[in-house]
Amino acid sequence: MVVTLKDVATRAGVSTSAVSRSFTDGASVSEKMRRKVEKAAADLGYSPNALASSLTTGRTKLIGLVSNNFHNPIFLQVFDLFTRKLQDRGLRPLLMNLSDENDALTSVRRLQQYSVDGVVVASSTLPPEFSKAFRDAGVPVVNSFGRFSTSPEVHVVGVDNSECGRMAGRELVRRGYNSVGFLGGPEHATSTIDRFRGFSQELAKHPEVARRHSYAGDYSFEAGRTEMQRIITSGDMAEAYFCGDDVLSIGALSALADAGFDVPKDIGIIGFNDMEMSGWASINLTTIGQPIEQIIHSSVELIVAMLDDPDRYPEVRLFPCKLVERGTLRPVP
Amino acid sequence: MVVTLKDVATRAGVSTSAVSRSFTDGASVSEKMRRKVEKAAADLGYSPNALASSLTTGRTKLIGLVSNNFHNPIFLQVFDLFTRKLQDRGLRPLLMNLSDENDALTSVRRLQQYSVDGVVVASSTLPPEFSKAFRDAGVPVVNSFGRFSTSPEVHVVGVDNSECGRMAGRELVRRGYNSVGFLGGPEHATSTIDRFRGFSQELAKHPEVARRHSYAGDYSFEAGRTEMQRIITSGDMAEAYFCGDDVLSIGALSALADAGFDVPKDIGIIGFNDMEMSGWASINLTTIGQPIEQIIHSSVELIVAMLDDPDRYPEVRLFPCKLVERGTLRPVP
DNA sequence: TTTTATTTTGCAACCGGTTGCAAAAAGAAT
DNA sequence: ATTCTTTTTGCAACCGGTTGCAAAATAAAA
Repeated sequence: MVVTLKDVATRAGVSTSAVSRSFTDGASVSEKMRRKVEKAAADLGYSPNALASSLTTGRTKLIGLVSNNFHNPIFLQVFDLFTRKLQDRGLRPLLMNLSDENDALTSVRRLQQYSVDGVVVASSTLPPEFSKAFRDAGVPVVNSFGRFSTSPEVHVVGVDNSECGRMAGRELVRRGYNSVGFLGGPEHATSTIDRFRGFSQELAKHPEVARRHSYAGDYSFEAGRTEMQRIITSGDMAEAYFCGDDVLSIGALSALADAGFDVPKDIGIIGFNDMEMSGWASINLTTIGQPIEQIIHSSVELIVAMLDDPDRYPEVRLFPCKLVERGTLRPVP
Repeated sequence: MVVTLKDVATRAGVSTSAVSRSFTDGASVSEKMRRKVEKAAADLGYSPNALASSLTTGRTKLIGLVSNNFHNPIFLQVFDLFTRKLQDRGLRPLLMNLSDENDALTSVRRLQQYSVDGVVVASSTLPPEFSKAFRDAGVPVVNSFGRFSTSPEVHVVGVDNSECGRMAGRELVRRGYNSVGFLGGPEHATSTIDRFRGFSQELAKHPEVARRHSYAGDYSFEAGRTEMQRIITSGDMAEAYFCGDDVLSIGALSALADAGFDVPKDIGIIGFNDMEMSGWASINLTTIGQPIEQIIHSSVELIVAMLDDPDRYPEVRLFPCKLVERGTLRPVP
């Protein structure tokens, strides 16, 4: 049977409060008492029931980790980092997969049933309304990899996707391409929209450079490959493409290779995310990386801070993305 | 403030038991009462506290999902499937990352504090002792992707890794290779050991075929690439290699390409896992796939069954792996 | 209508802890 | 030794629900 506080109290011959206090640091207990209780607890193999205590303390140390990116390899790293950093602070992630869920309210309900202390929404494709639904329910929330706004309603930690778009545009111009294309991910994802906006803004400064854009249905190898095949077939190709995600880039590279194009001699490709395999020798993709570890570290810090101050004024934390030069763009002329 | 059962009871002018029963199906409540309560609950926006009820029912509907495979892309799919299938059954996964944890006991404690109803250990590299620790603690556990044994002490769902090794060996022989190699993952992982054993057994039937083996430090692109580079440099190459994981295979392919080898003309490669990118046109790896979806489906079914019958007799559920023929082995002579 | 069987409801104890408060114990000051 | 502080301890109520049991209400049978 499972050992309870009461069992320990009986065994140690003390009150239940004494046992409870012995397990709460900062509580008023004498050394002697604590030792006695710890002895009894050890004998019995007692460990306190976090859920029962949450009833009175109002803290479960449970953090909802909600995402819908279960296909982009980069998110394996995201989950790895989140789980570790939460664990390090004594918090436990309660995972919620929104891949086939579209109703924010039921998600909120589900997590509220478990009285999570806070929620991290880790997604670049979920609409901002999702995070807001948690906030409206009074649950501390931070939106990692989300869209930032100058008048944020919820905490956002991530990168400035427009700036990333500008960076990509700037780099393609610098390399002297005369026509460039944007090969985006899901057309209505805020990340796609923002990256495209920045990219366009930058190119607007260089009217001599021709530009075009199109979208892949989702962030996947197949989608990137299919869309690039379509572009090739259409005959209307740019000299270089900025792809909305590395996995799209890799798909595009595959289509190009099949069609006999040499990258970077014939066509240039720049990706986004700097996922692990982009660095693999056989891929060697030039891309724009976001500082995932910092973003996650900061997100966890923020959610932890919110546990103590749930009404903390909404804040946006942006990290710079950086260009990772590899081999899929031609050299600067 | 958060709405409680009591608030609903007051509002509806009934007892708390009535409210509780209205939210429990199968409980004795009249239609009229249920409607009245539901009305009040809806007005107040009440949703029951799963943790509080767990105190009396002894059920949290929390399932610990423990793993240490946060680097193999295949596990993103594993997490995706687990979370969805658990959610479908009204269960919530509590994630536990064992990457930098080696003590089984503390892991058990951690999850016990949250009174998880059961635990799924999803790993091909964690030692079987881990799962046993949960069982010893009286927590229902199933070990997915684990090592099976003919006298299992815990439930195991996965594939017969020896058989997979045999299958690889058989295929290489069938293709007429005269010398073959095993390029394994972590030397002490049970999955590596078993695959190698099967591979060797099969080749023992064909003494005319020369064989050798070596190990990559871990399941990663870099490790596979490095090991294949070492093999190339050593000059002692086999005609074909069975790699312990696709990610190793892809690393090996990269090393071979760099060294100017043509696959499959000069060298054959067969992988293991059939991860998504193995099917990508630019990789096109012949490999052995395990039926991940079935394994996970079955694991979830099993853990659910154990909730009702915790002492269910330990069972091993093995699924056949199957050869996925693509382009990295030469044709059958 | 009365009696009996069945269903519905509320009371109160309980799940495993925490915590305010006052009593008891220990320590310091006189 | 006595009084005053400070620390330690236990009592009992409470957190948000569930549930066995008996009373109340309803339905069925006589």
